[in-house]
Amino acid sequence: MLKIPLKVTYAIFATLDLALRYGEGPVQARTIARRQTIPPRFIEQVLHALKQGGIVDSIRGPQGGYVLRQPPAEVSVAAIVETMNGQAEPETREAGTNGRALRPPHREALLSRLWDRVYQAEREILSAVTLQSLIEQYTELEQQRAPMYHI
Amino acid sequence: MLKIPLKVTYAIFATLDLALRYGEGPVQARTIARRQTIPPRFIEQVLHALKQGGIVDSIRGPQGGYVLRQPPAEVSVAAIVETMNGQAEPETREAGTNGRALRPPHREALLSRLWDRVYQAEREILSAVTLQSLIEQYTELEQQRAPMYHI
DNA sequence: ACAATTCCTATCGGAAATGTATGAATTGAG
DNA sequence: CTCAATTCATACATTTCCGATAGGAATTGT
Repeated sequence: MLKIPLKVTYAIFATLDLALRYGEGPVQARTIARRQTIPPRFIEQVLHALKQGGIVDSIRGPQGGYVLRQPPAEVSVAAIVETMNGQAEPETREAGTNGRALRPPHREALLSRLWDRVYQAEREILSAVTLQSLIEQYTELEQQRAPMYHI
Repeated sequence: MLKIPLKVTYAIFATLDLALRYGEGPVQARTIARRQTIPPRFIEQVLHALKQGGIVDSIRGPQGGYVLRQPPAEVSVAAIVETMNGQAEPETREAGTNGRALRPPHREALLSRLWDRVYQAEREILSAVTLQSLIEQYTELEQQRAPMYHI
């Protein structure tokens, strides 16, 4: 049920990479690809989608690259996820209809409502998480395992 | 992000069909297929999966068919969804790793935690919805549009 | 002018989802 | 005890999606 396309994971890692260097000028796609171990030709598409979605800005030409459009604290994971999914609306398929009970229009509405509620809950969670907070969590994790030298 | 395989939709419609006739003896796969407009050969597989998952019971031979194993109020959508997805564990893919920031173990942990929270929220919602409550919602919807005759 | 970079679109391959086919196993009914 | 209705099991075909690659066009700093 819960699908996490690699594309989305890549997008988050890529924007995290940019977040760590926010304010230091553009970062090239190739550089991010190397650091985050993402196929270089593939990340271009991801970054392009992120640009269409207004998450990043791009600078062309030599010394060009990508930058976050807003400070890391302003970029929610929800925005990233939505951008990456919204690329191509796959039009929710309808299961056929007829028979004497559970007829067409309402039968589908029943489930649509339910999925909407789930989707809504997902959004609420992801909206509260920003690149900034992810970075903070990350450094916390790092510190938890780092010490223990002086034993 | 939110993936709703047709299989799952079919499973819910099929069990709803059984729920509407709970206590009236077995219903044949073919009958459900006709009423719910699901490919007959395909619904067999869905019902079989539902049986493996303990959602329905099957009776073989003439006058055989399928019945809900528990009353509709006891069957949650979460149980159905989980049964239909649990068929084949798709093994969570790992995005590659390295680079000087955001290193392997923690980088992935960061997202795992997040997806887990979303997944948890999804489960809570779907656990609270039963076939019984879906049927009630359905009849409500029907009544809302039914009247208006005597204008 | 040149080279570095993003931009765009097409295509490929494999995996998953959807659907079909076929026959075996089970069992109630005449 | 045979027969027909039905589920069971598995294999196969088809389509759709996703990850990834490829080639070249457009842009721009030096």
